[in-house]
Amino acid sequence: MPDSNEMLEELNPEQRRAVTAGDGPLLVLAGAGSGKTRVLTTRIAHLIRERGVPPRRILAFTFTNKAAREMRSRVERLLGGVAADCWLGTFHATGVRILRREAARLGWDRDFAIYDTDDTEALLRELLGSRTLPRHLSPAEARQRLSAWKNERVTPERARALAGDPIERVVADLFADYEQALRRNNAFDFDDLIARPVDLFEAEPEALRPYSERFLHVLVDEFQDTNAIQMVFIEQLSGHHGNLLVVGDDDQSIYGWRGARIRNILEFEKRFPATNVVRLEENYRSTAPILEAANQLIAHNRGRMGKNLWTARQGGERIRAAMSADEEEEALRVARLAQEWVEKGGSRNDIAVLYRTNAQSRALEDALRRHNIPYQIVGGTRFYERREVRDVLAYLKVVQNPADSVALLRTLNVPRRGIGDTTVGRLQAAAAARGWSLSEAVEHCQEIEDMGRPAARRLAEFARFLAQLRGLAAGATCAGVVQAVIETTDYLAYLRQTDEATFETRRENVEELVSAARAFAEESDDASLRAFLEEIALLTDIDGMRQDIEVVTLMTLHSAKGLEFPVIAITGIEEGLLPHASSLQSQVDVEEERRLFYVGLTRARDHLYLFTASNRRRYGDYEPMMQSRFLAELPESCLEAETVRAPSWRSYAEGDPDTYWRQQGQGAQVPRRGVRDEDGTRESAATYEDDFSQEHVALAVGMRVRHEKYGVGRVERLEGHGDMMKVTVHFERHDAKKFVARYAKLLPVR
DNA sequence: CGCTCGCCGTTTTTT
DNA sequence: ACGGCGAGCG
Repeated sequence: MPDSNEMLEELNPEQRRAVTAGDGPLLVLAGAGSGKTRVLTTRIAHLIRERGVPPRRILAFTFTNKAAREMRSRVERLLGGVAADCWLGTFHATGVRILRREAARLGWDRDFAIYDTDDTEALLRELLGSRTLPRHLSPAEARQRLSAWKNERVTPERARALAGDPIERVVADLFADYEQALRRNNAFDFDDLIARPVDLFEAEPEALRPYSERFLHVLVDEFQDTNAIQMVFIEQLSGHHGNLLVVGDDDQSIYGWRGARIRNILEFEKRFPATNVVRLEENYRSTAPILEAANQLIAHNRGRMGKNLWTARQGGERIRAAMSADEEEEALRVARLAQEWVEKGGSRNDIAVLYRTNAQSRALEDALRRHNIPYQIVGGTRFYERREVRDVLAYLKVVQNPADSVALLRTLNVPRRGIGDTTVGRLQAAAAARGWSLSEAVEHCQEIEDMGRPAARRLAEFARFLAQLRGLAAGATCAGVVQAVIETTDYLAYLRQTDEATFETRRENVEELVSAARAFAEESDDASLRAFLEEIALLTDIDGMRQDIEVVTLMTLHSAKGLEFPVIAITGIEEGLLPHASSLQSQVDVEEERRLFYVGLTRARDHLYLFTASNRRRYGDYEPMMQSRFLAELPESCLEAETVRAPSWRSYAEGDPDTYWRQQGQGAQVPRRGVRDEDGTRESAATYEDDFSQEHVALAVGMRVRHEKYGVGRVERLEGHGDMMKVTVHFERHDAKKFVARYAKLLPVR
């Protein structure tokens, strides 16, 4: 363990100033790679050791559990075991911790459930089912709207007044019902985990006092991503002693779509006039070219606090940029680069491949798999979102919290036990009419008049089954209950019977759930089912990331925030993807996309690779893509373009899209030739071209052609030239279809 | 009640 | 390309 002086000597003067600052509000503007985690952990250690603050009187917020764990272990390295007493966790985990203590005060039972996005949407589906809607309203849309309101502290009454269009009015009407339903189900949604404590603290100041008096110091990481309600939460908890340290970087604010308010950081000094400000601008992570590129890029944003990162590091190679014809070739290049890195003695752990949307991972996965390069995906379809896993979890939830109608509905007929929609409808109607919960309706099924004999018998059997399961669960650990559910429902037999083809994978997932429960029961000091369910509910994507295995990591740019790798590859740097199409309507949103790219660039320590493709599959069809405007914003001196001359970006920057397009088309053809594997077999991109290229098939209007899937048809229309040529074919057995000619796999028919 | 087929929306990011 | 879901049939 280092002594205090050693601890401080390792810091630069600005970092030291932040660590040793006195009481009161403190704003640390910490650029990427400037050592903010070190500042936070050393500050906590300093408070405890030098200032005599008891660990239990320190509260620190992070955005992910992973960040919390890392912070805890680093404080422990500085101080030893006392760090365990700090309150250190995500906003949501801290909210839960408070809710467990205060649930009764709010009218919830201590065994409350936490609803994730899927649960919430299932509940909304239940509620929407009984309403007539003006137009199509999806549960997802309703959830987003409600979530936005809750995060802005808008009440159901206020929502009614605010609602503009008819859809919004329907959702506003639904709001109060939804809140009641959560209460009936003894559940909180994600937003509630913060909103309910905040509301409670506001309504009953004496409920807040034990907390605000307890926490002598409150610290917040990633402050630029806090939203309105989190800001209130922070103010409530730090209000009594006023010792609030926030660390953030306005240039890395990427959660505006989730209600994050960048003005929390921009206006912090206005809100707390006595604020001490520390700026950390020395970067300890990246090479000079990477940093220079990042600086130039972000300079295009307005409304920044402004800072210039610098590094003492000398040298460093240029950023490499490569353009591919399509996403397959792009993925192939990524696989190659990983392979070469490993051949040169590098570790796969050094490499992260980043993208804007989860859907982009597919082509990358295929290429990595073909090259036998092990990889892990952070996020995407998460383990706990898989159908088979959720089925088992639903049983666990019902056992834990009988009031949970969402979980109960899921279990009623899985595995099939002859309880169909009609029966469920009658149950719901009876529950509504008599003020029962759904599980009470199941238990009283004999008393429901219009319930048929066979249905009532099956329901009674199901109720007995649940009771038996609860009895079994009473003395067991979470692992025991998981095991019991799988065995007593004969769930694996059900899986095999529903879909033979996917059975193996699904069985493995179920078994992984068993292992997860076992591991939790062994490692956690509370092995209860409740603790396990809570852990799962609060897990984040990034928490599942492993560093103990030798793999390349694939993830979204959002997930990459806060991480660093020696080698970073960013793929799909194209208009419509980055910046994403949904952001193009507003300047503000494009700036957030630029920050997202900035976050990506600044993850790299030594090597940075940028990839674009001129065609990309979207919704199954190839679409031509343009290089991102952001590429043109990087200084040429930092770049080395492999397949395309930098001037094509320049021409785009100068607003000459036609030139740009022509160059793109040409650039894209060059690298496709001679793309081969080590053993000489051709990669799919090349094979594809040789077998199906339209270069040798001179398409003409009126020509008869055959398509692999759609059969025979007639060419109706040709648009564009070369790579970009599109062909419309009217098929005999289908409607007209439009293809990028190059990829259409059309063969002439005589 | 359960199964199959075809249509529809989906891909923005996540606690 | 793919999964979810409603309609229609056995």
